[in-house]
Amino acid sequence: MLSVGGSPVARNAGHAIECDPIPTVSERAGPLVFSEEIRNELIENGSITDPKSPRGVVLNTAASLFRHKGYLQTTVRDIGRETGILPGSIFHHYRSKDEILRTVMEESIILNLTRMKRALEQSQGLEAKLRTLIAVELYATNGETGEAWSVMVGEWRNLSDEAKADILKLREEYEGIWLGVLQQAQAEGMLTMEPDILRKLLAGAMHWTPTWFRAGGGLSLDDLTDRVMILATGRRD
Amino acid sequence: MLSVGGSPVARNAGHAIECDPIPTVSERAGPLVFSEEIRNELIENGSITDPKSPRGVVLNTAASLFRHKGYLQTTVRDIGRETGILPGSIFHHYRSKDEILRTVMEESIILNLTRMKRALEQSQGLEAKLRTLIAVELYATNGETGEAWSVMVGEWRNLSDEAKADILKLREEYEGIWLGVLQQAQAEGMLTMEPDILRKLLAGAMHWTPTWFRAGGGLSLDDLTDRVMILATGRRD
DNA sequence: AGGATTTGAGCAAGCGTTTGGTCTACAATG
DNA sequence: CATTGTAGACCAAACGCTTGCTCAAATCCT
Repeated sequence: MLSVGGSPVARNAGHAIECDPIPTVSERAGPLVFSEEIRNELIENGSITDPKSPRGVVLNTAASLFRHKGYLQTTVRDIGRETGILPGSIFHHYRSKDEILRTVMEESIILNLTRMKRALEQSQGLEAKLRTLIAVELYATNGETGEAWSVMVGEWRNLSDEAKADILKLREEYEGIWLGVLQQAQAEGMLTMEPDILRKLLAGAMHWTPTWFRAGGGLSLDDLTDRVMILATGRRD
Repeated sequence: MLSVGGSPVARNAGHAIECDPIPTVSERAGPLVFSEEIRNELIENGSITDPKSPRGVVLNTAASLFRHKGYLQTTVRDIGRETGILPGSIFHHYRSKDEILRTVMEESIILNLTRMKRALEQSQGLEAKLRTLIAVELYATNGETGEAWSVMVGEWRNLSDEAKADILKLREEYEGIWLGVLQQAQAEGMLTMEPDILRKLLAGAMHWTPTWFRAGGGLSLDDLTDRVMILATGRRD
C-alpha cells in the first residue's frame, strides 16, 4: 500500500509554511522541459521577474504566503516581515497588493504555458501528447511553481476585474491546447468520455492534488501521472 | 456536443448570488434519499436548524453568501442586509461569525452523511453501492446543500481549530464509508487503481464540479454520475 | 550630485463585536 | 378584565482593532 500523506483535511489545516521537497523531473515528459533553462530564458527576455531582484523576492514570498495563509489573510505587513522589507517599501515595488497577486498568477501561467508548448513539440504521438499535458499540469501544480499555481486556482475571486480579463486570455490559450489534444484523442477512440467533460473532471482532480500529494512519499509525480492517465483513457497498462 | 456552461474561470468570477435550478432526483440512487423526508426528520429531532426559524434564515443566507463571495469577503453587515436583521442582532442568534461558518459546515455534513447511509442501505451489489457514493456526493455538491457543501470544502482554513476538530470526526466517518466500499470494489477487480488514490482524485474532480456544472443544461446530474463512474471503473457501458 | 530606494509614522476605512435599551407576544397574577 | 412579568427578537450607536496604503524625510548607490 502506498503512503500518500494524511487526510486532505488535516493537510489543509496548518498555516505554517512547510518546505516540501520539489518533485523530481519526469523523464518521459521530456527532460528539458522542467529544467531551469526555460525559466532562465523567460527571465532574460523580461517575461517573468528575476527571483533575485527585490521585486522577485517579494513575488515569491507573497506566492508562498498566499498559498498557505490565503490572499486575504496575508497582510502587506506579513510580506514585509518575511522579506525583511518594511511594509511601506513594498509599495515602491508594486502599486498595490492586488498587483502582487496578479503578477503571481500571470507569471506562473506564462512559465507553464511555455513549458507546455515546448513539451508538446517534443512529444510524438497522441498518447505521448496526452501524457505530456498531464505531466506538465501536475508539475505546475506540485512542482516549483506549485504555490503560485495553487494561488491562481484558489484566489481567482480576489483578483480585480481588469486583472481577471488579462489572465483569462492566457488561461483560455492553455485550455485550448488541452481541448485540441483531447479532441484528437477522442477521434482515435482513446478517451473514456467527451473531451470537454473529461477536461473539467481531470482539472478538478489535479487541482486538488496539492491537498494530499507530497513529493518524497511513496508515490512519485510520475506515478501520479500514470493514475491520471488511467482516468483519461480507462486503460491500466 | 453537450453544453456544460462557460469556462470554469468565468463561472467563478461573479459575486452576485444566482439562483440556479436544483438538479432533479436520481432515481437510480434511491428515490427517497433526496426527498425532504430525511431533512425534515433531522429538523424534528434537533440535529439541524429549522430553516424557517431566525437562526435558520441567518444560516442559509450566510451559506449562500459564503459560497458566492467567500467567508472573509462576507461581512456580518452583509448577512444582516440580506436577512433584514441589523448586524448587531446577528449576535443574538450566534456567538460569533465563526460559529455561523461552523454550523453551516456541520449541518451540511450531518445531512449528507445521513443521506449516504440510508442510500447505501437501499443499494444492493457493489456496483450499485459505488454509484450511490458518487450520486450522493454529486448531489451534496450541486443539489440543495450545494452551497453549504462548497463552503465546507473551500473555507476549511477559516475555521477555528476547535471547530475543525469536531467537523473532522464527521468527515472522517464520511471518508471511511467511501474507502470501505472502494476496498471491496478493488477486491473484485472493479477499480482502475488503488482505492485511496482513486478516492482523492475523484474527490477533487467532484469538488470542482460546482465551478462548471449547472443543472438544467444539456448534462444532468445522472449523466454526470455516469461520467464519474467511468473514471472509477474505466468501463464505458 | 542625483536618482533609486528605504524608512517609520500615520491616515481613513472597514471589520467583528459589545452595549444598553426597546418592542412585541403571551402567560400569570390580582 | 386589566395589570404585571418574562423572554425572545431586534435596534442604534459605538468601541477597539486591523487593514491597505500614503508621504515626507532620510539614506544608499553610482
